[in-house]
Amino acid sequence: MSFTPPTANAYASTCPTRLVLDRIADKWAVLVLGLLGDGPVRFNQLRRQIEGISQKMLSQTLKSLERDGLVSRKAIATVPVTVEYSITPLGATLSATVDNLRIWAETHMGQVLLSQRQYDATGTGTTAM
Amino acid sequence: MSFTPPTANAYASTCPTRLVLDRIADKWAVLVLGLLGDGPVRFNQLRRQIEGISQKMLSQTLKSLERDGLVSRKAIATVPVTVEYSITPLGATLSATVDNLRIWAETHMGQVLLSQRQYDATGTGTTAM
DNA sequence: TCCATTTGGTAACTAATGGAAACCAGCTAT
DNA sequence: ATAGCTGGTTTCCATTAGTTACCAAATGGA
Repeated sequence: MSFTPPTANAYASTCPTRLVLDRIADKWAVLVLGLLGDGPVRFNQLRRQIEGISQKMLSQTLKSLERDGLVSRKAIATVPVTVEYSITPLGATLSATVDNLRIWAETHMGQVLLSQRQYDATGTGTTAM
Repeated sequence: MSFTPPTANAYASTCPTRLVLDRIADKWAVLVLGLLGDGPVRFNQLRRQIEGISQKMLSQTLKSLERDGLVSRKAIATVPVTVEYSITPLGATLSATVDNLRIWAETHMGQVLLSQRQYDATGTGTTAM
């Protein structure tokens, strides 16, 4: 089942890996997957939790993730139509990695901001000197 | 030194983490960091290895990564000016995570493509059925 | 000598994307 | 009746990504 193509190489422009990487290396996808890792979530629930995301981007991100087989969509015929998004087994294999990315950002945010301030002031970072 | 801000939360739109995440969750940044992890590399060396990247995007990505303190730039006054890029200690802490992202894409590319084909044909993925 | 090629970029221009807001349908509560 | 919830789509504009051409300085070959 899980065939590992011998030629998969993200550095080759013709390799489809490039397209996949472009999808998953995405701010909104990382945030969405981070929330879905805890269990099924509804559309507007995601919208409220991911501050600043527009309906368009959320809808677009979820649709892409569904197409890629990372997220599954389930419409429930309740009073107002409820749509529930959950992570698929394939998506779960990616979950830990994107969580690490988000956690890295949260953890090292301060250091990055500091470096940016130094760069903007002197044109030199911490290590280059 | 390495203060971990108690309020760092990528889901808050006002948190700078969002900006940091947007930078590191980037196709080109992932590929650049992947190569720099093996040791210092020159500009055109990167350009040749990362097929399909333009000078502009490479230059822009490297500049951002340098500003963020993840990459250091060293210009050597050789015959034609050689510029060597290497990963910083801070960048090294991110390296493993972005490598995992790239490796995930390479490993699961086949499954993602399969899912895309199914979605495009039936509107349904592997798991939703 | 003169043109091609190397180095590492920048500037101009166009194609694609991101984000704000409006709009949609169906139903409910006031 | 009108404002609100559900989950979206559409439209528009600003920003960004990407392509191409060009730059300076030097070297190697014809």
